[in-house]
Amino acid sequence: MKLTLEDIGRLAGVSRSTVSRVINNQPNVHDDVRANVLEVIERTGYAPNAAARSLVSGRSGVIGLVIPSRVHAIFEDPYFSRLIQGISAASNSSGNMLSLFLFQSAEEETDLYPRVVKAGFLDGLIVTATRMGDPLLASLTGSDLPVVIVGRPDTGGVSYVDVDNHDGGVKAAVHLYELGHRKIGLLGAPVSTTAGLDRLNGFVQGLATCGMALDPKLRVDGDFSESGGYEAMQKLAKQRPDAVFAASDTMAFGALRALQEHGISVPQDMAIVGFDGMPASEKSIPALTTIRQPVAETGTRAVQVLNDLISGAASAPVVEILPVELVVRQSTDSTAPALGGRR
Amino acid sequence: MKLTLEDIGRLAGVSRSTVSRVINNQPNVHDDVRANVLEVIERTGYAPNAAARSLVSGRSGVIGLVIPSRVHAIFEDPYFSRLIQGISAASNSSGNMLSLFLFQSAEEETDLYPRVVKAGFLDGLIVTATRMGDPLLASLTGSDLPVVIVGRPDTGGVSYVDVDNHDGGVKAAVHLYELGHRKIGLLGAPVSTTAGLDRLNGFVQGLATCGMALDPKLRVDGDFSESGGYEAMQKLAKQRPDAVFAASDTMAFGALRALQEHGISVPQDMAIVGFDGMPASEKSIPALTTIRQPVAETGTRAVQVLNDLISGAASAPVVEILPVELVVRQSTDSTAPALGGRR
DNA sequence: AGGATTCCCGGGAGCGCTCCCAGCGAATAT
DNA sequence: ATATTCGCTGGGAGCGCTCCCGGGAATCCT
Repeated sequence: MKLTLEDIGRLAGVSRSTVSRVINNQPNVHDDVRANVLEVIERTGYAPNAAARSLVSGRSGVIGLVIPSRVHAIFEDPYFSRLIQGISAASNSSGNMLSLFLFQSAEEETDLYPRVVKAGFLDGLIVTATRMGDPLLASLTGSDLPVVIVGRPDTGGVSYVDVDNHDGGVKAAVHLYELGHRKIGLLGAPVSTTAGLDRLNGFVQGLATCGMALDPKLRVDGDFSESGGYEAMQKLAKQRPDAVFAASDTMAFGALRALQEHGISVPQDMAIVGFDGMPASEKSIPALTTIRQPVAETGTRAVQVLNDLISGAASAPVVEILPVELVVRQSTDSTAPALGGRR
Repeated sequence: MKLTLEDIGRLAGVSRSTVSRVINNQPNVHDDVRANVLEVIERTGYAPNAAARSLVSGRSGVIGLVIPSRVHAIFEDPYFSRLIQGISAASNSSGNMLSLFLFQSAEEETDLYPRVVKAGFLDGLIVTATRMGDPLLASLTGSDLPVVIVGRPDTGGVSYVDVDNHDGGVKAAVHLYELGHRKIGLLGAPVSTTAGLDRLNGFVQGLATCGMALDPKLRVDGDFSESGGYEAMQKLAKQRPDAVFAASDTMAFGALRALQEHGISVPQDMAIVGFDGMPASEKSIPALTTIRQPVAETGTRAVQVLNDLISGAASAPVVEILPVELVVRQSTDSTAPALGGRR
């Protein structure tokens, strides 16, 4: 019961070629004939064979999404959920299929290139969460496969889509300064990630434009996790800053937990700004002021850029930086009723 | 710079066919020749073209994972993260590629069948989180594509892998009974899901074996979410049960929050058993007694069953039920120091 | 009116692979 | 000694599709 172009042609009284033209929406087919062929296709439920099509066209209609090994602990991070949803939605609507590559080990990772890429299985690749000096990235950029990185990579020459982490840092610093805070601390993200680095640099620059500098004693770095934020704030709290920029919402939640245990009220005793704009940030107590990044849109844009690269509409390194937005909530609103701190 | 079998053959001084035999590990190739061919392949970095291979063999080496539209709100549920990881790991190690289908709308869903399945793009399909009476499921079982459902579907004749939700309900009931509780309530999962139904039925049966019945007034259903658990417990708390089985950890967390607000201590005033065994369940305060289900293993088994179905090693409806396990922690340990309740 | 153009349509070629069969030399059986 | 088998190898056929080219009919031009 496997239908081919030839079968459809026979049923419609035309040739293989004409059916092909109809399917691919090509011109030079008489309207009556086109309608008839379409009717037969509809009636028989015919769908062209993907392998045959891909063999001759050189296109598979599949894009890959790579999430490297080390991310597994973080995989429950809502960030990835939203990112995957954005990417999935965009590839669905652009007629692509999405192949997911989660790697448990470095071997699986080095396996990717020959088994998948060289086999011509993919039209393009989106890579997330690259480390600094990621070897996968190097092997990928050497090939002629279109690749888009989500997040700024530490090497040039490759296309990427990122949010404006630097500007987010600036915005956080300026916001805290404008609220009157002068002893402003940083609960940093790992500087082994470009996101962590950019947020740090932006924050420092933001302070600088306000005529301030970041006191090294007021900076403790975490690892993006809730417990990392908790532990970092344990140390930071001793210095008693009157405001802190936590470079991720999740770390901010950990920080809030630590502050609660210390009996330090937010925002009365200390103002907190997070980064991410996670849904949970508006439900925390107090609701978290944060730098919202458009995660799903980042995924969407990555797919669009990749499609441009594949179709040849764009070439070589395309860079796209999406804006972030300051969302002010209770955690930096000192006029708010005292909801924070001990409950 | 695209290499073909013929190229490799020329370089190795043999024919296309011999190279093919070497690549596919077939017999009847002289050892010297085999070694030589292998050397050429290694040196040139040749990888056989996936499309051509799939065209003639009828196999794509790709399995699909479908997550229907309605799940999006729940997608951040750690359950799906762990499931996806299990499925991904198993398909990686079985030499398959994984294609992810997240649907935002019903249209995308109905689109799946023609565009992907009939195109022969997939060797098999894993479907999660089916609803009762899911139309997708019906259209899929009608085809000859191997399909495995994760979670018990409401129709027969289809292969599935599930955890023993029923036994989990029994274990929860018996555990609470054995601790001496006699006014035992249920914070149920939606009975529009087979998981919710099975947990309910198991719970009722577990009580029955202890000579008890579930008082309808002591049963309130939630929707798997934290806030659903919170609201359900608001109602349930008025009846003052001395023990409650929450049919998911997430709901149990919501319930704990509600109880905390009411000043009801866990486990002193009320014992709580959850269901899932999420990582967060050991970090909650108090640590949650729960029915642990092997989520990643469920995914792994689904892939294995699917591969058996694809290879023909198994046929038609294969059913696999994985055991669950009671994990006792503070939330049902009345001898524990009073950590629960108001902090 | 006759030739050039345009619009449709059909069939050959070939994408890179696997499968099948024929051939060939060497080893074994009769 | 010839007949039979077996291990190994090469090449033809064909998977279902797209692309290209050529032919026939309808339309256009001067």
